[in-house]
Parts: sequence; structure tokens; C-alpha cells
Amino acid sequence: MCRMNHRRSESGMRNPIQCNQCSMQSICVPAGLVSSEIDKLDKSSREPHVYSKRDMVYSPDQPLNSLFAVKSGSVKCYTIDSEGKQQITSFHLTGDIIGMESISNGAAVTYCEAMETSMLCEIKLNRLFAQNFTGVDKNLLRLLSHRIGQRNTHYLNVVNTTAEQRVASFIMGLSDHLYEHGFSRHEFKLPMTRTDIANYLGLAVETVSRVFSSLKQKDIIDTKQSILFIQAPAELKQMAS
Amino acid sequence: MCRMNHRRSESGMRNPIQCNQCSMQSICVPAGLVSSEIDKLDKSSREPHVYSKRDMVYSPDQPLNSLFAVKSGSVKCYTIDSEGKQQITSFHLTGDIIGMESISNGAAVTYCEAMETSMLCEIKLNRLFAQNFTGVDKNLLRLLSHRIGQRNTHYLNVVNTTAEQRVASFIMGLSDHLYEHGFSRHEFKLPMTRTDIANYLGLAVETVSRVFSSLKQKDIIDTKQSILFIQAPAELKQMAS
DNA sequence: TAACCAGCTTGATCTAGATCAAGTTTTGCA
DNA sequence: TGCAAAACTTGATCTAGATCAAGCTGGTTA
Repeated sequence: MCRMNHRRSESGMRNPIQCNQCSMQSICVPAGLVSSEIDKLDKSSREPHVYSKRDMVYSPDQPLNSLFAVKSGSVKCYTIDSEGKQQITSFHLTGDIIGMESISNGAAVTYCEAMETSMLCEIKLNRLFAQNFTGVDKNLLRLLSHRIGQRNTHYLNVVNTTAEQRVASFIMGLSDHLYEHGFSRHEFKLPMTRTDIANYLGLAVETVSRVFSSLKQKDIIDTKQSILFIQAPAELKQMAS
Repeated sequence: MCRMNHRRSESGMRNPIQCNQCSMQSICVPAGLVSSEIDKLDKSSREPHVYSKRDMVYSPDQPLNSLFAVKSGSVKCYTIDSEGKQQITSFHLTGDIIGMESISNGAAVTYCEAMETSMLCEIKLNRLFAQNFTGVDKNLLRLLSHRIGQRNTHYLNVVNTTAEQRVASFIMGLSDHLYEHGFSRHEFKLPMTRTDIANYLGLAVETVSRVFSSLKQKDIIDTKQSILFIQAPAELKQMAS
């Protein structure tokens, strides 16, 4: 059966857990803090906020001096151009830290919207800076550096690649991320629509749909509603390269 | 006449200047340091190294715990995929800080190659961390955050845009950057080949060449050897949007 | 239990830009 | 200063994926 439920996130949903029991401790900003320091984080940093599908976490130009940790669920970040056209810049699932690009000017630069019921922890930056926590800055720096690398990787996946490569690489990326956070590698829910995937990858919806159909016909993947099954991971990885 | 020569870079070429007289002081990592702290930076951090055209600044997997400040000249960063195909991820001109994506794992992730004779200052990270300079970390954080935003902007310029938009936006980007660093906004040398521009923008060389020709015919730009003249900045900006 | 609607799929056609081909210009070097 | 290689341009043709069109599916509300 489907093993996609994450034990700690589930328990968190019913009874919010503290940072020192959080499954994201190793990757979240307070990593490197000792237990006593974690207790000093204020309430708003410790307790996750619940967002319903289509709720906005933040919008462009809104003053923002926080990061957000996605404890469960998923969000999409996007811009809207002068003609009103949406362009998705990133998707974020459980375990992601978001809002890093707004540190430089203290204001959000994209919209960030929940794609399903999600829990996010707000991490207030001034609080972290003020307390001069040992190890925080360096950890934060590594986090931002890693994000730059991720942005480059996504760019490489979209420039000079075929539609099939983009979709294969997108699925592999999700699979890897979910596996790293304790979920099943080969069976998971796609929280975003085909339209969103297409937009994110710079393709038309119809093209994404055709690639999915083609991958299904080759028995590389299968879908049932929004659940995706990876049946031939090796072949998919090969396509993604 | 062409005003593309940068006063301080030129003087630096003949007689390397110290950080406290450097034109990049306001944006470089040591910004926020007082004069006495700057003096503590070791020699290798203060004196620029000269690279000739095609010299490699760093290569993938090479241990790297430094950033580099481009004091003059220009470099390109690229990856090489399994089939040996090069993909340029970024160009960097005078005033740029490079190597931020390697902080997260202490090793370079791309090739970085000088496109012309260039001067780069190495900024050793452990030195900065060890001395616990006030303000450095926060400044560095802002720098990385800004770079994430730049990567997003470049992505937005390449996904779902026409060849003409990409090229116009690319030229405007160069123009803005150069202007911010004291060069002419409407007349400058293109340090990269058409092939490199095409690769960076996800286009074929022929397409880039055709767009340049078309822009020239419309009297929006002109070129003479590798010098580019922007004749109708407003129209170019309009195209880029 | 229908019927609505967003999301998805499949087919037919069209087009921006890739690829192929053949010059021309510029650059670097002996 | 002259010649070879690299860079650039222009034209002809081809194609991956966009666009247009129409039908399908499943989840939600009354």
C-alpha cells in the first residue's frame, strides 16, 4: 500500500510539535542550536500555522523578514508579469525552507500560495540575528548557497532540453526530495496540476499530458488520480540525464 | 568616444589597490568592516590575481572555500554534461562576486573561465568566519539572497519567452550592470561570443545572429567589432519586458 | 443522481526556432 | 602582412512543441 504518509508530519497536524522534536531539525535554520537556545525562540517561531488550499503565504512587496519552513503540505511560488501572466518559479514540499530571496531587500519578491492544506513555521530573522546564536549564520549561509545551486540545476533542466527530459527530470527531482524526507520514492501524490507543471517547465499543458501518456505507455510510470507510481526508476533517471 | 574604461579598474591593473581604496568596497564581502579590520585580511585576499583569456579560475569538485571578486574583465561559469556538452550558467563582469554556490559543500560545482584578461580577488571564507567580523555575515547573507533573486530573474527570462525577448533582456541586463559599476550604459564591449550568448540563452547561434541583425536593421542597436551601441534604449527595454 | 466545472487527454494544424549549408568577416599569430 | 582558424551571417529546410479544437473524467454541490 501507499507509504506516502510521513509519521512526524501527521502527528504534528494533530498536536503541533516543538522545534526540538521536529523532523526538520537537521535542515531547518535553528539546526546547530542547543536545546536551551531553541527554547528561546518565540512562540510564533515554534508553532506552525495552517494554510488551506489557495491561501497566500506572502505576496510581492510585502515586508518580509522571515523564512518559512514547510512542515507538511506544499506551496508554489510565482510571479505575475505586466500582462497578468503567471510564471511559477518553484514548488516546495515538506522539508523546504522558503523566502530566502527576500532577505536581500526585506520584502517578498514572489507570490507564495498553498497548493493543499499545509503547515508552515515562520522563522523570524531579526530574532535569530539579535540573539547571536552560535552556528546559525553559517548554517543559514549554507542553506542559501545550496538554494543557488538548486536554482542553477532547475535552469539546466529547462534550457536546451526536450519536453521528455524536463518532465522526467521533474519527476525524479520530486522523488529524490520526498525520499530524503522519509516518504516513498516510487509512489507519491502530485500536489500540483498538469497546468502548473507545464508552466514551471516552460511547456504547454498538452505537451506535459502527452509526455505523461507516453511514459505510461512505456510502463515507466503509472498514475491513479493524483498518485504517481514510478515503475521503471532506472529508465526514468536515464531519460532525465 | 567610447567611455567604457573604468577609471579604478584601469589604475588597478597597473598598480593593485588595497581593499580600502577598492571601487568594489560597497558591494564586496568586506563591506561593513572598518579600516583597521580590512588591514587584517591576509595578502591573498587583498591582492588581485591576473587571469589570461581561457585561464580557469576553478573547476568542478575542486575544494573551494573562497569567493572571488571580479575586479576587472569577465568570466563565464559553465557545466559539462555526460555527453560533453557545455552549458553556460552565468557570465560575470567587473563588480561581481562569484563562487557562492560552492559554500554549501566546500567544492566548486561549475567551471569558471576567464573570457578576457581579468583580475580577481580571492576572499577566503574561513578567514572571514574566524575573525568574527561584525556585519560580515549579514552582508554575505544579503549577497547570497540577492544572487538567488538573480538566478530566478534569469530563469524567468529564458522560460516562456521568444528569442527576441531573451536577447533584448540579456543586452539590457548587461547595460544595467555596467552602468551600476561606472561604465557607459549605451556603449560597451561584449566580452562573450555569439555562441556563448546563444548557449546561455538556450538558443542556436544562428538565431542570436538573426536577432542581432534584426535589431540593427530597426536601428535599436549597432555593433562595430565587439563593441555594442544601444541606439534606442526605450525600445530595447520594451522588447525585454 | 444529476449536472456542473476544473482538470486532463487526444487529435489536427501551425510556427518559432533548430538544423543544415555555404559564404563572409574578424582575429590571432608566424 | 599574409594566412589559417574562429567567429559571424544569411538562406533553405525541417521539426518539436505550441496552438486550436473537441471530447473525457472525476470530484463537488444541491
